[in-house]
Amino acid sequence: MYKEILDHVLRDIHLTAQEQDEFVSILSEVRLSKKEFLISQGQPVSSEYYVVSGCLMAYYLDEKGDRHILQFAVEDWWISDFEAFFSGSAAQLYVEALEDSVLLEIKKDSLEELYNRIPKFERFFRIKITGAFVALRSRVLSSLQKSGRQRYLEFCEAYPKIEKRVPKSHIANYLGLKPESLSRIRKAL
Amino acid sequence: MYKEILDHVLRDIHLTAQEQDEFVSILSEVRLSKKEFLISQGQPVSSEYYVVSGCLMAYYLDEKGDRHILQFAVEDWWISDFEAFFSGSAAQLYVEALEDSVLLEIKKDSLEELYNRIPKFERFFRIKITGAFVALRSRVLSSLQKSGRQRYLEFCEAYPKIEKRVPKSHIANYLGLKPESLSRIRKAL
DNA sequence: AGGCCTTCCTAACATACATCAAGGGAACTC
DNA sequence: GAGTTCCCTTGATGTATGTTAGGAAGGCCT
Repeated sequence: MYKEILDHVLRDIHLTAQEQDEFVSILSEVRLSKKEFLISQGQPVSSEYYVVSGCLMAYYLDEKGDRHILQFAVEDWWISDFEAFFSGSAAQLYVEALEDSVLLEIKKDSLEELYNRIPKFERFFRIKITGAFVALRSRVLSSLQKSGRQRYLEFCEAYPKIEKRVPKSHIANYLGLKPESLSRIRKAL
Repeated sequence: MYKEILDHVLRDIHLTAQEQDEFVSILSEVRLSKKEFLISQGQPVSSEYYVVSGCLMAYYLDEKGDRHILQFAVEDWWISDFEAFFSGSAAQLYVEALEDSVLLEIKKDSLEELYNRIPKFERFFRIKITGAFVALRSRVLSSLQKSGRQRYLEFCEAYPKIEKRVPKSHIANYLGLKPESLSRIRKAL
């Protein structure tokens, strides 16, 4: 159960066996069926989640009811409404399971305590945040300056697993395209 | 000289007079003339900068030599190549003065020491990072899902000062438009 | 003052993507 | 097993933005 997340953490920081136990002790398992919601707009967000298995998406619903997908998450990814999680505000996003999924939950309070007891984890999560920041920055660049075709090709290269698992219509949405346009782009290769 | 930045910090955290002195003591002044570079691609980035007066932009030059503006900064903003600053890698961006500018520099080492001596500053900079993260997230949404016209109107609303000070061609670039298109959009109001 | 360069605008034409409408096949449901 | 839904595709047409070309006003430098 905990092997995946420990490997994941150990890729960035070193932990003794005891520290590993302490980390694992603050995790709790969450199971979701396809179409279930992990987070809904307006709710408080007190946890972030590591994906052990399955697939989820985070999206925003605008005033017109249109959906805008911000993130997919598969095995070995983190997901939450990070803005709400960090700032303590209510969720602006929905996080919904695209497949039956198993997650590991870390509550904000436990995380703060963990930071105090094992400061290495501050470093770990700072690395994660920096990575997210960089990914967002490059997504801004590509969304502003590149064609749908280029964005799709980059997406396939960056997230080949996701491209195969998630409906094309969701990928089109993530890329800022209509499903018809993505279909035509794919047809023209 | 230090009044602006102290007001800026005190908006988010409370500091005693002594803590204020300690903070100010790690700052150093940097003056730039129009068209001078604060940061160039490939350089190490060991500082972040608070803008006391003037105006700057951060941009990326791609393989073709095309410029992609990521950020403007005027009075009371922070600027750097944050990715390089956080991760310790070489700069990927250029930061260039659009006007004669006065900045306050914080070196990374001094900042780490400051965190140790006055932990409140961790909170302050975490608030700043969260804000930057959120701003990037909403920029991804608007760049993927909104028309050039809408993006321009939102820009004018969010940054009225910048819209007046910076050449339209730079604003077009920031918005992912050609100058001709922005001109058309402005004409049609 | 003269010349140059920057900034902003205009116009004609080209293109990428959106929109609207429709249909077919695969997967799920009862 | 039939009906229903989801997902992908296709075609006709519309629109926003890119491309190319040029021109005019204002600021800056010598």
